[in-house]
Amino acid sequence: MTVRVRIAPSDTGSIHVGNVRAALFNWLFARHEGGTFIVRIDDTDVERSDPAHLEDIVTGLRWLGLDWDEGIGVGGPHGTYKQSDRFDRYREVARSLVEAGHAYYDNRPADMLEEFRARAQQEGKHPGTYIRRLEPAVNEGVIRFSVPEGAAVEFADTVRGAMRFEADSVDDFVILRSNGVPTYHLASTVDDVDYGITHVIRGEDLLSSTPKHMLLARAMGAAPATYAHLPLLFGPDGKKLSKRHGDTSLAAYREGGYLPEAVFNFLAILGWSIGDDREIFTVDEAVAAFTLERVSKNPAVFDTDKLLWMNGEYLRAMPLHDFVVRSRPWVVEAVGRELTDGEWSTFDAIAPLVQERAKLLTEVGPQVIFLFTDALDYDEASWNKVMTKEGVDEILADAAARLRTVEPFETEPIEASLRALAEAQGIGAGKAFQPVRVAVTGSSVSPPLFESIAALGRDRSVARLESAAERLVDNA
RNA sequence: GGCCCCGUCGUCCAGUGGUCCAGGACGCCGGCCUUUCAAGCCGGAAACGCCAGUUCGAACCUGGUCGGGGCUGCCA
Repeated sequence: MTVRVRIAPSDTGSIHVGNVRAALFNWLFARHEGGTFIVRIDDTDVERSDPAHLEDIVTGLRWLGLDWDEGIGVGGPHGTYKQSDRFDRYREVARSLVEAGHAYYDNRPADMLEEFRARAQQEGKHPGTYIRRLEPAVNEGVIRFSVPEGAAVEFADTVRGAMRFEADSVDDFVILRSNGVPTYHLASTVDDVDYGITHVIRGEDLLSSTPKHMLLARAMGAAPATYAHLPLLFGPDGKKLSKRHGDTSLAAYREGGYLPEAVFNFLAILGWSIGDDREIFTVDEAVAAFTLERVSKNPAVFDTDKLLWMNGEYLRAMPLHDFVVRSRPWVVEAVGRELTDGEWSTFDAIAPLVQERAKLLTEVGPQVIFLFTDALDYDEASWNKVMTKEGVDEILADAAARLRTVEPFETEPIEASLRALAEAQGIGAGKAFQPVRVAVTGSSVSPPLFESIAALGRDRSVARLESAAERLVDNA
C-alpha cells in the first residue's frame, strides 16, 4: 500500500511552528516511504477563516523546502483541496449517516447541554453520559454522531502504542452545525477517507479526538487510517506553544533572519532523533533515516537559544558566495537603499569577516552599515564607554595623522601603523584601538578594525577620526 | 471533576536488564586565544521524580504515588 499523508492547517491564522513541525514529520515520512504528501486546507471555521493566511501557509512551507504532491496550488484528483469547496459532500455524508442510524438531529438548546455537562462534572461522570441520542427524533438543529454504546475504541498509535477509549468517554459530538457547516471532525474524517489517507500524523492535542474520527470512518464504511500522535511543542513555561510565548509564527523566523535549512534541522530534532549523535544533518540524511518509531513521546520545549546556535552553524558553514548572495537583501534593508557595484565589492571584501560572527542574517546589515553611510550613527553606549576616557583626543588625532600617510592603504600596513601608535602613546593595543573603532564604525562592536578601515578607504577613515574628535570637543 | 498522554542534566536528544558511579548537544561557569564582538580550543557544574515489587542485577519490566500536559465547544 502506498503511503498517503496530509497536513491540514486551518487558515485562521499565520502558520505556526507547531503546525510546521507536524508538516515536516509528515513530509519526512512521505519522502522516506516514497509516498504522497498532500496539503489540504481546513477552512470550516467560517467566522475566523481568512484566505490571506493561505498565502502565508504556502509561502512558509515552500520556504522550508517542503514540497507537496497533491493539494493546494498543485491540484490533484480531489478538486481544490479546500474544505470550503466541499461542504455539499460533508452534508451528504452527514445526512446519509442519519439515514443509516449513525447520527441524529438534535435541537436541544445550549443551556440544556450546559446543564448536562455541569451535572456530569458534579457526579464525576463524562458528559457523554447525558449527551446521547434524542428521543423522539426531531428533524432540525445540529447533527450529532451517535456513539455506539458499550464498545471501546482501540487502536495502535504508531508513536504511543496501544490506545483504548471506552465508549462512555466519548460524547455524541456535533458533525454538522445548525447552519449547515460541517465541524472539523466530520470534514477532516471525510477528507481523510475520500483522499485515501493511510497515515494521520498530527499533534497529540488531537489524540483524544481520534476515537471520534475512527468511529466516523467506520460508520462511513471505511477502514480508519493508522494514527501517529506527535508530542506537543511547549513554550518555556511548559505549556502548549501559543502566541503568548512570543514568536510562534514561521514568518517571524523567516523575517528574523533565520535560514530555512536551520529551521528545518532544528524542528526535525524536536521530538525525533536520527539515531546517533548527529544533531546537524542534511535533508537527505533526515529523509533516509526517518521513522515514526524514533519519534519521542514526551513534549519538547521550543528552545530558541538552540535554534539561534544552529542558525549560526549553518550561516558559518555556508560557502562564502552563498552567504554574500543571501545577505544582500538584508544589507539593502539595513542601509535603506540599493548599493552600487563598487559598494557591493566593498561588501564582498568584508563579508567573510561578517560571516564568521553572525548568527542571523539580520545581524549582517548593522555590522556593515558604517561602510555605506556617512551619516554615522554612534552607538551611545559605545561612545560613553570608550570615548569619554582620558587621552582619547590624542589617540584620534594621532591615528588620523598616521592613516593619512600609510602606504599602501591595506590591512597589514594599517595594522602596523596603529600598533606603532599604541607603542608611541605608551598604551595597550586594546586601549588604543577601541576609540579608533568607535570613531570609524560608530560602535565598540564591529568587524575586525584594520580590515574595516581598509574597506572604508583612507579619506573616509580619516574624516571619521576627525569628526569624532570634533564631537569630543563639542561634548566637552 | 472526567477521559487520555507524558516523566533521564535548566532545555533538546541517546540509552530498550549487566559494557551507565548514565553519553552527546544548547545554555551556563572557568580558562586559553585575541584589536572589539563572535568563532575556535580546553576544562567544569548539572539528570534517571518518589516508593514498593520482579530479578543475582533496573534508568530500562510491573504496581502505586507524586508531578506536568492535552482534551473535555455548533474552535481546529
